[in-house]
Amino acid sequence: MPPKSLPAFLDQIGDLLDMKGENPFKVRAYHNAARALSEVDDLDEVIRTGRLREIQGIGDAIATKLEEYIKTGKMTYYEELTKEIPLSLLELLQIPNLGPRKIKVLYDTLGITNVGELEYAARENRLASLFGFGARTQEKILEGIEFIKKHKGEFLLGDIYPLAMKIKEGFDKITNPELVDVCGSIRRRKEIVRDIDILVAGADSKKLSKHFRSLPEVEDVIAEGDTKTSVRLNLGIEADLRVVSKEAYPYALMYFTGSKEHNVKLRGIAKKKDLKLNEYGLFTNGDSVVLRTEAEVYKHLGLAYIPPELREDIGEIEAAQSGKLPDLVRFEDLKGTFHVHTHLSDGVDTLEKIVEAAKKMGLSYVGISDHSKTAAYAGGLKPDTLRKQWDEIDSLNEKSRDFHLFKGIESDILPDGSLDYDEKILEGFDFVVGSIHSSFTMKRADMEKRILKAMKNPFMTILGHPTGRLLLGRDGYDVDMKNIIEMAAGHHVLLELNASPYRLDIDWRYLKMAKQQGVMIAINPDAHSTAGLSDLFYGIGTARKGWQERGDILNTRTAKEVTKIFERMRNEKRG
DNA sequence: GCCGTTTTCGGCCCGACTGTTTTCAGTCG
Repeated sequence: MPPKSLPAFLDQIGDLLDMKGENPFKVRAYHNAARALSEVDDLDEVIRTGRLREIQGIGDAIATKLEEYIKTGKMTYYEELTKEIPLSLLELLQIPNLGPRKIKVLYDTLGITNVGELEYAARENRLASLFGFGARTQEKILEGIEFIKKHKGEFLLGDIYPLAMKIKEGFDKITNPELVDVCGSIRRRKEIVRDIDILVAGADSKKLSKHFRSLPEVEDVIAEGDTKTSVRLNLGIEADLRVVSKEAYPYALMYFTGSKEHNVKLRGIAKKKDLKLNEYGLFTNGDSVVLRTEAEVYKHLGLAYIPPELREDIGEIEAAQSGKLPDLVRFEDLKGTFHVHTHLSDGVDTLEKIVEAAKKMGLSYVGISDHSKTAAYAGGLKPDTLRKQWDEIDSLNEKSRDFHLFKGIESDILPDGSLDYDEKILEGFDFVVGSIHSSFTMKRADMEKRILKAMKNPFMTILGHPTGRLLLGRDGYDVDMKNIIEMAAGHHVLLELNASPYRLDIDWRYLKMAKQQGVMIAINPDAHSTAGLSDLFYGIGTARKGWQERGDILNTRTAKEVTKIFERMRNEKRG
């Protein structure tokens, strides 16, 4: 069975071709085509109107195959390919240090088609004698299998970021902090990361790598050279240290921040200008061009500075060429936030504590939203308790001029799409976050109907965690985000960017689409304690990754402006 | 397999490190 989405389908074909030993440029062509497809906003429309070939990266050959698949549900090429190369080989690509060439050898000589067979063969010592293999390779494959079994090689940004910063701070103490950075997917604020990349500029690479090797978190040293050291940390994640000269630092910073695809395109641009770009510099006929910052390097290539979060090669380079890069929202732009739980439902802190913590973060308002009555498992609020909370909020608001509490609720969206209180109570809220907490397994059409009905409710303000996913834990419920965004646009509902690093939901890949549709985003911590408020940091990272500007975000507005927006929304919905 | 303001053919990003090799292929980012 081919995978659900067309881009994933093409990626899979690329991987299969790679393992078959095909021309690497052909392999890349499939991966490029997959990326190109995933960047198309309205793929259905492009397919319907037969304009696949107009997409840069899709030519006749791939377009014809896709059209066959769209029309018939089958792709002859894919079926033939999977007869030659079993699909189960794809899972072997997840194992560190095992790539397509070696997998092909394993398949051709030992008939190995999956991780189980590979582990067995390695334990039986049957890999060491294969061509290009040896005892150490066999050992590394076994370690790699252990590793993916334990972690699948993936970690939450929220789990890894603090550790990465701690490592950076350790280097700050022994060298110039300006020349130490955490790069890679962490700097790009990907929600899931696979390793930690640390870049340091310094002359004494021996001393720097020794410091790195000796960190208390290091369990194993995996590789060690003059400029690069790789270790495994106790959380199970791999960390790489690269040491470069001060002169090379900006180039290395760009290089190790990636993404790979972004870098590839940059080098292509350099090459067209008769320049060579690598992690050590920018060269013209072997002479290096002396530049001091990333921004200068971009400028020299004819580009505006591209913030790290955008470097995924999804249009940012073209935007930088034409001066159309967004002015990304910053943490300092946040004036308040919504979706905060108190001790009355499943949170731990009181209103006073929350106000105090929010003020410390520089916020001037918070929207309180405990769980609604159906959420008994989370201490959902009965109307009586609600009224007491409202009184308390009123009196706190009277006392404080420089801080405002908004009255809200995280209302369950019940299976039939209704909200969890009657109109009399709903009227009393400043805002309502509608969330799905039950009946996750509804069919797509039913789930979308359920959400649509909730959105039509005149009191619903924000759709909470739009897919309900838990990163590395649970897939979201079955909805087409494109439809959800259109529904939100049509019914004057905001979408939440749930800032919890376990969720980061709505996904940044859809934020651009929301922006185009004019759907405003609320960056909410879904905090259950005052400490949870700091998750806004991850929310901002994700918002930036999704090209969001200050004007796209509800909580960059002042409390007064927010009040007006809520009033206007209610009127629009009723009108 | 894709692409073209040098090109419809001949390119397609580049370097570090490891392990298996006797000079380099594979993997990774």
